[in-house]
Amino acid sequence: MDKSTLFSYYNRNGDTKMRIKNLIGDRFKERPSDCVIDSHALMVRGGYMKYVANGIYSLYPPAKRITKKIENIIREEMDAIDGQEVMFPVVLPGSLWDKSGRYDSVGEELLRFKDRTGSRMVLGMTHEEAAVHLVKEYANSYAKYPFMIYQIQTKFRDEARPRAGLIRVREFTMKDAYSFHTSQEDLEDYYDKCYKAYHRIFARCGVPEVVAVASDSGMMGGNVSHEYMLLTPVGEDSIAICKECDYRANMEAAESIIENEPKIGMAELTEVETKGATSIEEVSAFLKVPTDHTCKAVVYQKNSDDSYVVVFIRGDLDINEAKLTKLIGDNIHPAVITEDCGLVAGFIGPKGITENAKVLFDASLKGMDNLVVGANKVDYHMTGFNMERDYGSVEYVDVAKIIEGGICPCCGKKSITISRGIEVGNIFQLGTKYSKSMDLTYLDEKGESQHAIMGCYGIGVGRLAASVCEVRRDDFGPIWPITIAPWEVHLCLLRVDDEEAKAFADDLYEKMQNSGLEVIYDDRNVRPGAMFADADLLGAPIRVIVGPKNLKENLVEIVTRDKSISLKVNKEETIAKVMEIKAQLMEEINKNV
RNA sequence: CGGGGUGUGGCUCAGCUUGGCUAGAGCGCUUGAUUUGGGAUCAAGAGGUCGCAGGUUCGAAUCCUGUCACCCCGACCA
Repeated sequence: MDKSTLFSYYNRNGDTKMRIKNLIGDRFKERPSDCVIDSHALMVRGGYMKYVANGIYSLYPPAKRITKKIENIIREEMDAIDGQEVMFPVVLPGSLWDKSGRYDSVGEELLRFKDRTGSRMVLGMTHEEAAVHLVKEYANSYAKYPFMIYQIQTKFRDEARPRAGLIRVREFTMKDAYSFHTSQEDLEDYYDKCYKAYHRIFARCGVPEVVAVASDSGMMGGNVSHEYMLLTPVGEDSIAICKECDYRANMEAAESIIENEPKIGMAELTEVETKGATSIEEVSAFLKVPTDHTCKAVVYQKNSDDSYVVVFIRGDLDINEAKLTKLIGDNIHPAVITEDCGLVAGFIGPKGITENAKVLFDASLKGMDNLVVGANKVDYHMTGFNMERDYGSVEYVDVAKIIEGGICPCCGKKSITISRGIEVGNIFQLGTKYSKSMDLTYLDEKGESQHAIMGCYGIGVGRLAASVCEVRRDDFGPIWPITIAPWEVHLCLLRVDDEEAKAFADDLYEKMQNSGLEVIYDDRNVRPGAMFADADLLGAPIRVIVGPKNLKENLVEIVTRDKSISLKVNKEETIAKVMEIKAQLMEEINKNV
């Protein structure tokens, strides 16, 4: 079997018979008012999904067919790296989550409830606990390692704010995989295999541009993780990408390298009145000093005890709160500055600051001279501030947000660009976090007990489908890659009242199906405009148009949804030509795999 | 959880400020006719406790109070 046959074999959606007049779901012209991003609007207008409750949707057949195809691509690639498909429960006992400590440590995202006997239950939002539980007895000997298990199943996360249709929901289908190893090296080997398999998956789904970026490894530290990002302006994550080298990182994790301007000369520390000027913009405008020669204070409070944390940073930069949180080791929120806390809002500076607050200095202030800083006194700032001379030596920390045009931590060039992206997958080296907390051990060659080393790997199926729609569409509808399109061919019969045309189209429909093509057939008595509008919304990559006008000259029209191919062929050659175009579309996708 | 906004047929909305006939339009849906190569036209229909609950009033979609739901920005996000 050649590769294109393989695709079609694995991706067949069973019965391919479908007339559009029987297709469940309405398509309509007007954009629903609560759809903010275009892909969401198109998927609602195209009859792909229906809102049920906040962050919860039902899928109509076209969307179900797409996700089924994506799932099958994922299955093939997971199986190809020796994964074994399993199934965990959606509802899990709270006691299982006690073992990992996450019943208490995870926030309200984890939906907890009680069953009729009063037992604590949770809806699975991720399945590390279930995975360890499943293999705990089996994986008792080094000889059984390594192995990987995965499932494709519903997850529920009680997100604070679902948005953007299927991009961010509470209930969703996810592929989650868990690998088990006896050494860090073996985990890393496997992680690399998975890293590559993910790229193949996204390429096969028609979005080879998905990039892997280094991500924040969280409070555990040291562990490697990557997020797979589809770059689009509507994405929720910001990503720092180097134009010169391979460096790519989530903004949350990106190190900010600062190369301070050459010294502009020492100046005397002077107190100046800056009446009413509290923001950096106001102060720098008032004193006619560029913002990067000022020092601003950003104040937070720890969530645990509301104690104050003051971060000093160069005036033109912003704080990366993810890095700050990690550094402090506690969650924080923007401070509410009260009268009696000793902080003078708008005029906070390093010199003479209250001892009630923990003070941090970002590396952007290192070696700076002649700075404008707050005087800790209402309506006053200081100029000519020198960090070393006027405050003393301090340990600088990295809590600044990396900026557009900033310095790449990898190659050192000023080549950082900031893009937005949707996280469609992630891979994570877990280490022994769960094997230790849940006591998953095996006996090694020497008969000694060891904790298994784990990795986990996720892909959001519905989010991927919606993301593909977001980047593969025009004003009229999605342009589905042929590997995941709900149907490969959209057959339009213009003028169902023309007997000759109808007979030909009916026959063509039958024969295309017998040739293994997935066809949706529109033989409704509607005007061509309505027919084409629906075809655009359903987004089948190949469209075959049968009508009396062309048929009089023995011609049938074939166009691709993306308009790259548009031709008329002799009616007897229709199927051969469609097969040829399909092979061509497959090849375009395969060449990126 | 904080700030802003919206709830009127399946969808998009008007009406609300300044209370007053039987609550409207377009799309969609049903029936019929005429049509048919990029969301047709005409005619006749079906479909609404104006989010919900109280209140003010002779009278409430409209004013007041409460409540619920949803949307946007932010916070949160193993």
